[in-house]
Amino acid sequence: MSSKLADLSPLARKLGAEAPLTEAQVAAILALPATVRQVDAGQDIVREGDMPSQACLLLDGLAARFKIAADGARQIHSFHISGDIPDLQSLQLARMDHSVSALRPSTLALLPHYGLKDLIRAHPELGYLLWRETLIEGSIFREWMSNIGRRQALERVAHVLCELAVRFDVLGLLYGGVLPVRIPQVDIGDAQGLSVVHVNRVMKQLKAQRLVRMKGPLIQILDFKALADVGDFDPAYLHLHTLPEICTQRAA
Amino acid sequence: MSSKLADLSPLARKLGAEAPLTEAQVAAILALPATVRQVDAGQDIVREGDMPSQACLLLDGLAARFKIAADGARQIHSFHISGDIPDLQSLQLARMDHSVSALRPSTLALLPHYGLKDLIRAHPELGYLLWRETLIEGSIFREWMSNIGRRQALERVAHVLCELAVRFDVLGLLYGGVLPVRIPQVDIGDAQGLSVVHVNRVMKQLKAQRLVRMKGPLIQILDFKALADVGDFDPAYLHLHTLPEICTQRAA
DNA sequence: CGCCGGTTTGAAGAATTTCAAAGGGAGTGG
DNA sequence: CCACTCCCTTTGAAATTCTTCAAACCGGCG
Repeated sequence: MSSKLADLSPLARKLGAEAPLTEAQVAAILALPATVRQVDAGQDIVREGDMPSQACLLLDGLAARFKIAADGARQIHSFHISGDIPDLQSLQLARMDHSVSALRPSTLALLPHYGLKDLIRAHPELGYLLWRETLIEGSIFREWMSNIGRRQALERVAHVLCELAVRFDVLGLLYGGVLPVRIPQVDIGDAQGLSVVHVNRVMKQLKAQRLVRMKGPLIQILDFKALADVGDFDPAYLHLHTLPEICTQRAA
Repeated sequence: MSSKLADLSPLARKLGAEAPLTEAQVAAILALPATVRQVDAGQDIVREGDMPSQACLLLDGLAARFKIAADGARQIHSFHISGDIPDLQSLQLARMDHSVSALRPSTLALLPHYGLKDLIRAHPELGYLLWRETLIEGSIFREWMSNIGRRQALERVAHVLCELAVRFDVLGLLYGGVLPVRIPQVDIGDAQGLSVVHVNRVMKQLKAQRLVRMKGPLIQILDFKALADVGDFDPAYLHLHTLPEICTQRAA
């Protein structure tokens, strides 16, 4: 399923977060050639080894980048939500060194490379901003490395929940601390180098400590500050211009 | 100790690895304003929280990016050798989200941001190439995440040794499989989320299997292919244009 | 109603850490 | 040139965290 009517405003919003874009810049972004596509949960978007001629902007849903190790274990490198371009690097690195797939049903805008290249040529400043986004991703990778390599399971899970909460809050999608998309515990495990079983036990602890609870299939963060404390979470690595509400408020 | 006579050719070499640079581009790189500085082993180069006005190009030695977790544990995010600019991101992200320090005595060229910015403005193509380098770094971060999160200690250590061997070989600094710089086991551990003790036990195994041995204080790789096999190492993530010798030859 | 994906639980086992201490070896200073 | 010292490496034993295996449970949906 695909169409030509893609609303690329999530991208414009993201690039304009640091400093307002000019009207011409916004117009140029919104006019990018794009194709909308729906994908199911579990469906691959790009695979390791592919040489894509387009990048995918996530409009809605949840996607992840990941790699499968020799023994079949999956390592998720990052979660992606509205406004993210998980495979933007394909613009420069021809061959994909990892895969991207949808963790939940998602909506994508496929952006042909030529359109992005033209955009950058015409508006070098936007090229800078795209570069900047990839640098922030790099910062998140590093933080995850610290998480996985040097923190205990409880801290890791708390940390990643904090990150997701902040990122959703930036988009204005966090109401009452509820992460607005279902995130299976296997995926949290694959992201933090843990088994599902252990993620589950850790979630149990976080629930017992009244830091989080389930709201149907969704996770609700009850006490962000305490959770951030447990998870050694400091949002500096997200390089946000202004911190969202949840970072500044007290327990719910 | 510092001077104005910096030989920036390692940077030109690196940026020209994918496709030859024009003479003008090379000249512009070599003419960048720069200050040379020597640092001792263990000395910090940039600290988390700093807002640098220059980036550091490593000319010689060994440096690492890292972060200290709440309990004091250090996670090394990457190793850096000649030609690398570990804090290039500071050009875009004002506040350092991690630290950089020298693991061994090293020589740096400090490159003021304004010089780099002028360079990019004058030669947008070089800006692209710098962006590309940061993307490759990101790829390495992801691979390390997979390593730390989903591989066992033996595999992790084998993997990181392979990576170092390849990267040194690309620079023409690998003779007979000997990594040309001393790398303390603590640092390998901090890089791969392991204790020194365990790194040591794992090295013992690798030595017993005749995959590596010590050449004085230096590590010598005896059988790259077998080591790569143990470490589930595939150099694709380094995005090299041409693979160095060690990737293609058989056991030493 | 019964299936299905995902969650939860228990028990046993494995990998790795921690603690504590001894053992090199490479470079320095006498 | 030798001895000393400072790092760094190496080793053993006990403790922990997390994984694996196996099975039960749960809630929503066709």
